[in-house]
Amino acid sequence: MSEAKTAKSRSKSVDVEAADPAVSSAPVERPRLRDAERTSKAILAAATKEFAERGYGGARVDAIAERAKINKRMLYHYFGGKDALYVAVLEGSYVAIRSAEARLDLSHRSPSEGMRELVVFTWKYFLDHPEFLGILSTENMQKARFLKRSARIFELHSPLVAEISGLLDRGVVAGDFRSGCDPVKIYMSIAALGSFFLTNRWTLSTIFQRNLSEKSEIDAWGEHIIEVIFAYLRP
Amino acid sequence: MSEAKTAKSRSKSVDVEAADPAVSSAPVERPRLRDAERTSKAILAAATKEFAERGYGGARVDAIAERAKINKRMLYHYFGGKDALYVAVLEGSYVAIRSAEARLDLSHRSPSEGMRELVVFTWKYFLDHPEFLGILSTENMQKARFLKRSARIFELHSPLVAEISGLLDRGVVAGDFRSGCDPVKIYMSIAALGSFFLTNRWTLSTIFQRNLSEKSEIDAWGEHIIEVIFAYLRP
DNA sequence: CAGTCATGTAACTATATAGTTATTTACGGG
DNA sequence: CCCGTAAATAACTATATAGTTACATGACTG
Repeated sequence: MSEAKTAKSRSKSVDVEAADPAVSSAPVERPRLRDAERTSKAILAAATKEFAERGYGGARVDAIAERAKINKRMLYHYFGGKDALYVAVLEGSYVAIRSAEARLDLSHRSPSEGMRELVVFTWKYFLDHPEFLGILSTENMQKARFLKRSARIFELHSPLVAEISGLLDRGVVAGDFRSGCDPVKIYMSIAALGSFFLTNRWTLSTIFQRNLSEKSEIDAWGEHIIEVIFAYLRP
Repeated sequence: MSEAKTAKSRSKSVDVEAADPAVSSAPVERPRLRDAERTSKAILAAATKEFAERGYGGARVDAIAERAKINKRMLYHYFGGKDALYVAVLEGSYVAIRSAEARLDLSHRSPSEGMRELVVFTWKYFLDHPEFLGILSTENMQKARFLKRSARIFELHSPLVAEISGLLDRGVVAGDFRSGCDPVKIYMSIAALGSFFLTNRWTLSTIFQRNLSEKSEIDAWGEHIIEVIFAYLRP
């Protein structure tokens, strides 16, 4: 009923407007009303934030639609539903960090420089992409039940392990690193030190009464990670 | 509600049980039907699990009531609401770990032994109390907004820092540790390595195709933490 | 230049969810 | 032994929330 009214009044106003542009404007790059890519990207970005901040269960579909400034129906149109959207966010997050990492090219540096580069990159990436850590956090809270669905996740990570492995081998030959280190353990240690500080800094700041979000504290912790990793690798 | 059936069978079984202790035992700890302490403890335990597993936003009050096998009304009676219950869970979690820690008495050991003891304790505590890490995770996702409300949290932690500080000083004097280490950084490193492995093992297992929940992997990581910390402390 | 379909909107539905109200029941002091 | 009260229950309410339906429209293609 109310729709009939709306429809009518709308088609009327359109008739009126139809005359307008013909008179007033040229075909300039007006922001396109209908843009599938823009819309779906906006949804994904908004969903990433919402899921990272509130977790899977705490995230609200309506809140995502509002953040993206799109109609909720579009979210279902492009992604199917909350679950599928979450999976898209999850995969997108891993693809993003692994792509950035792949641009590092550690093999053209000395082992020590390469390792430092990897640590610094990881630390900076975590720092600049808080939503990545948030997504990991909520995904792990659910024991990775959604990540397991994703087939192409493993192949995304083998290059990383190979890269670190090469770095370690070269470091042993050069006498910079001790032998027998597990590349996965090394990566996990780097990630652990970086991730824990950033994700837990809110409770840590409270319990130790020390503002860990200050730049000086953040910089100091970045240095600390390097020291710890190099101490561990020292022959 | 579907609980009607349960309730009926419950009051029956309690009637039966009520006779039992009278015959068998002194007027001690028979399972009282109306037991404020038991009920509120059951609620707190159930809430801890629910919040740890699903996060603050994902936790459901009805689910907590069901887990605790109590009527939802009791939850409001004892705790006031979801928020207040969550705060109780949060405080309880910190009190529990700090109390256990306080029983360590590190000062009667050699610095190296004391440090090893602290690392092993922390690792084991995290391992045995997964809900603690879950609570921290969801609390940090909310930037510690509830923890900040808790006044008595800081004083709970200063003894820990003092204890580590003493350990480090003695270690420097004994020539076991290098000087200039920050006790808070040391503790955070221990916690980081332990916490990250356990909370993130689900996604890590998936991306590295390696079952990190296996005992051998868990034990190996425990050893790894010790190695990393001692490498860092080495003069 | 008309028809078609991807893009978009508003309003709706069924269920879930936090919190309440009205009421009953067991415990223990007098 | 009985009565006031704390402990417990069931049934309810208002709102939030995931997901849908019905319809509109702009842009592109044949």
